[in-house]
Amino acid sequence: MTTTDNTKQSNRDKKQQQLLDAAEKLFSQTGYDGASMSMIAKEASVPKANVLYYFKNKDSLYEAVLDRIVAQWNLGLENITPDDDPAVVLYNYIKSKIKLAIEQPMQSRLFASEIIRGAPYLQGYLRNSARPWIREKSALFQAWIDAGKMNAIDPQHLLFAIWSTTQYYADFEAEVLLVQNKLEYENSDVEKITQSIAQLILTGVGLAIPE
Amino acid sequence: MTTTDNTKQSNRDKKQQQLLDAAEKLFSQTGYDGASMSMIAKEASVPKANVLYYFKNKDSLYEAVLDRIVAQWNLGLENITPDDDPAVVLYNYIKSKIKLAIEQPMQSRLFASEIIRGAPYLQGYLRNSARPWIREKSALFQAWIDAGKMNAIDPQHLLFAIWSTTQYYADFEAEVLLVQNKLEYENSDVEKITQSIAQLILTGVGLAIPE
DNA sequence: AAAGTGTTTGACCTTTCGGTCAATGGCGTT
DNA sequence: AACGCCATTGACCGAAAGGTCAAACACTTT
Repeated sequence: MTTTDNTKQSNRDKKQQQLLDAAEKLFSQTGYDGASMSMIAKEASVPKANVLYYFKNKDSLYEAVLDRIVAQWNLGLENITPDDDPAVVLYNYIKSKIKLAIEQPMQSRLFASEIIRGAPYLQGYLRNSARPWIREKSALFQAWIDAGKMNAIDPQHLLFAIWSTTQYYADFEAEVLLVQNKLEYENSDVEKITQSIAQLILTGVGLAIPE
Repeated sequence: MTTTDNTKQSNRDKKQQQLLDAAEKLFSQTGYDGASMSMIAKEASVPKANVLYYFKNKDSLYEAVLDRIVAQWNLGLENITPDDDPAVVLYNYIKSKIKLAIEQPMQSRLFASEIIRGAPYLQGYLRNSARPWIREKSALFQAWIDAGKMNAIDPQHLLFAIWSTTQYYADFEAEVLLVQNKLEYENSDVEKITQSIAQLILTGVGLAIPE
């Protein structure tokens, strides 16, 4: 088409992204029911009716926020084969998860709220994306175990353990910071957390922390 | 006092507990904002005005629910000394936490929702109860480490790891069950989860799973 | 029987919710 | 200048929210 069409399209996209930003922030702070359309509009500095022009109702806005998170949230561990070194792979995975949890806690918290509520909007994602992914990576872990590269453990529970320990620092940030009497995480915290978790998980399956 | 007074008091208490049961269920399902007073009243099979006779407003009802959870939720690890065997202590602790997560998931989920929202009602508890408890237990762990009874690790992160891995099966029950294509946990799951987590944590700090 | 005390409840209040709609505005095309 | 098309927005709607209140009720105590 013409250039004007493209500009219009990108303007529309840009505005939609801004609305999604505001919605993501508020949904993650107070949950689906706690965040009102007028609060979201206020956060985005537009009238409420304008939000409803871009998203036909609250449900579809919430769904769009979740869809964006899930799309960005590449589950990781791509292009890994049984020939790779499990210690290196798991260490890097844990490291990236911790980094994500501390730098993008809102996504993790919104995801958690949604699952706690019984995942009404994420059933499709869990069934069609997460489940096959988990099955695939479980097979990878099992191959490592069968090859004697790491100790036997249920691969699914190993994945759950990695997710839970890393996401904890996003979802329970308020608790962790309050207990440690801090206002926010420091760079040194990221390092310390990574080391502690990597030690537990890796040593836990008989691997040494790489390098 | 007289017997009638005690009966009245216990009637009042009993009714209050029933209302707290209903409130706990709904708050844990849909969060503070998602659960309405009329839904809670309906769940308890009483008119809404009756709920507000026992709890002066929604806030105080929510607070009472949290207070009851926190009171029941003994943090565990009581009466442990540096002379005890860390492997036995940690194993039993993990085992009891898993049991609790699977048998009483609502409490864990409500607690999690509250922390995700920034713990507006639990700041006092975290500051005055959880923090001293964590400091005390951290010292205990450190004593074990100093005595060469277990590998060096940051005791606080060890505690966070135990909490996160165990509570995950309550808070993310919907995800775990959906991924495993189950409707509910079975007895064998409790055993398997306990073994997997105990293996990671205990081996992770250089301990063997007891007996 | 009357008075007193705590409990129950329907009716009602204000505010806010999600959502609709018609009027207005901006802007390129003819 | 007139048209068409999407974007913007204030006014408005019914429903549901949290909360109040006074009348009725149950049950002792006198």
